[in-house]
Amino acid sequence: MILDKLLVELDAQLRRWALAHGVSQPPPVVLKPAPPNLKDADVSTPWPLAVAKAAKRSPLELAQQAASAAAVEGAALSATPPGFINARLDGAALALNLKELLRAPSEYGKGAGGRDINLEFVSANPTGPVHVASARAATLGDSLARILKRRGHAVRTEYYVNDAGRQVENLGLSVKARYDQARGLEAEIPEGGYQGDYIKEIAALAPAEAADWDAAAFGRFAVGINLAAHKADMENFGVVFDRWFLESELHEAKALDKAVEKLRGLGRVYEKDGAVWLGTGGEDGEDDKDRVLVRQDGRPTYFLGDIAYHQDKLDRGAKELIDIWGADHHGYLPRMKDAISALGYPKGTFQAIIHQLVKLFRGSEAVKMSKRAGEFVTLRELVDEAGLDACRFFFAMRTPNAHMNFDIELAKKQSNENPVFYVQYVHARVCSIFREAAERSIEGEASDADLAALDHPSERALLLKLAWFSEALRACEKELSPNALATYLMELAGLYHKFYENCHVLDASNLGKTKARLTLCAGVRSLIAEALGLLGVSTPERM
RNA sequence: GCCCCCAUAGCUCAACGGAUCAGAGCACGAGCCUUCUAAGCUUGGGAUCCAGGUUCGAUUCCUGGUGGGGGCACCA
Repeated sequence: MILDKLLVELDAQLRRWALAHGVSQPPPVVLKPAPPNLKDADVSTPWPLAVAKAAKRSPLELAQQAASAAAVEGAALSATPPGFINARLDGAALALNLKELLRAPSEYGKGAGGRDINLEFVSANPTGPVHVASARAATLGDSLARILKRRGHAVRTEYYVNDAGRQVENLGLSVKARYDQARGLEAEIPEGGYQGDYIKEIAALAPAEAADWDAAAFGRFAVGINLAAHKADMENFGVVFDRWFLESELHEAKALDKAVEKLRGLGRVYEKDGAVWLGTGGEDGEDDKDRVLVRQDGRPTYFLGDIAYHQDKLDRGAKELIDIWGADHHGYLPRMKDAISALGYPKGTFQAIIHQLVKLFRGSEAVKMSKRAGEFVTLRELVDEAGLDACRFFFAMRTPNAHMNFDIELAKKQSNENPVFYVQYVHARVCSIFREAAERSIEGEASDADLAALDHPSERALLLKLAWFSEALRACEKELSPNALATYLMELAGLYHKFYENCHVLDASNLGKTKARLTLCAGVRSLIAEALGLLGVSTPERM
């Protein structure tokens, strides 16, 4: 892309210039969008300010000299006080960029890639419906995966299903109790069991032969039903997983034993009080204490299962593992990092995106939620009521680190006020213009349009914004969050709406300008569709 | 007690250490539909928790407060 090339070239030139002129080891030349109020600057760097002191030079003088010495194709350089170097793209370069976008929208902004990532997220326990709290992780993971793929990386998405262990035992006991109650037997939900009405619903689905089932059989049955529901919920939310990985697969493959043996072979494991421990804490470890892998009674901990699972992901070829967790699991991060190191993998092989929890409200009242007590709002409920697009965009807009207050009532009735409609409306408006153009038999987006006609400030701002797309994607990769893309879309949409007010597109008396504007509209439409697609949001042609 | 995250406008959120308006959306006030969709545009009032420090420059980094959320298992 034109802007990518420009940034690289400008950076290289300034560095060369600095070295040639005895400016001490320059820091990286950081280029970013210039404030919109500056007439002659699209991109700028404060680099002279940073090096002026060491060079014992005036920053402004430095900026002026460097700016006049460098020359970049397609842009004009300038210097402004107190010492910025700016570049302004010329119209031809911006026009070229638009043509590049229109030539292959699905390739536009594509990066070179090179990473090989396994991205795991949601991984809710199959002991009940998917909770609305998972909406955030689902959005983050799915959108991020799409963006990383667009950046050229290999990404596999996974959902880990804990279909073994204590929780499932409790689930089985709970369902069996409800089943027995339904046929008139004395039965109690056990301590730590699940109380929700959905347990009764599952019990009611049990086949005739269930009368002879033990709790484990009910557990398997219930997991099957819940898992199918999770899959349907994720699909309903537009979230795609390449693999649903069952914990039971690990047990069948003796993967936990193998993981312990591997760690033992590496000298990372010891026995104490009849349990097997992983030496995670101390020295270069991140954790503050050692952790149990196998309990006194011989049963493995959840931690060991997780280690085996992550080992499995690596064995299947992933070079990087990224998990998305809620903040309530952040304390688990150090031991997991240590475990990956203990297995012999370099630092950075494993990382987790920790997103803060979503606090739910109904109006001003906080919603208490507990799967066990059966009080919760499901993801399905939210999506059905607030709408898929509104939900996806809303969650994508937030950085993972930000705490969120989420008013369910507001989300439901506010759907028309959700920013996503502001963006989608651009797409609908463009489509409408093209419908009208066809009606009036005006030829649209001709490849031979003379884009020099796009000289209005609103048009230029729009062209420039289109050029920043790959930078938005780059920011998403760097932050491991789709929120920069959502912000970018809001800004792009704002510029389009202004353009729409300022520049009437269809003008029979000026076909040259009409063609050029239609071409610009086509570019905006393509990019909105591509970008919203990355966020899992639809692009309606009418609203 | 220790650890992690957060604190920006009435509300929900932006702003890789940069610029002379700290941006949006919602809400509130005033305008704009005989021309391609008013889910839009124009316009007004409104904000960086407190105290220090580093820096040419701090909403951003550091230290200490204050206030909120989360976590500190041979649970998952």
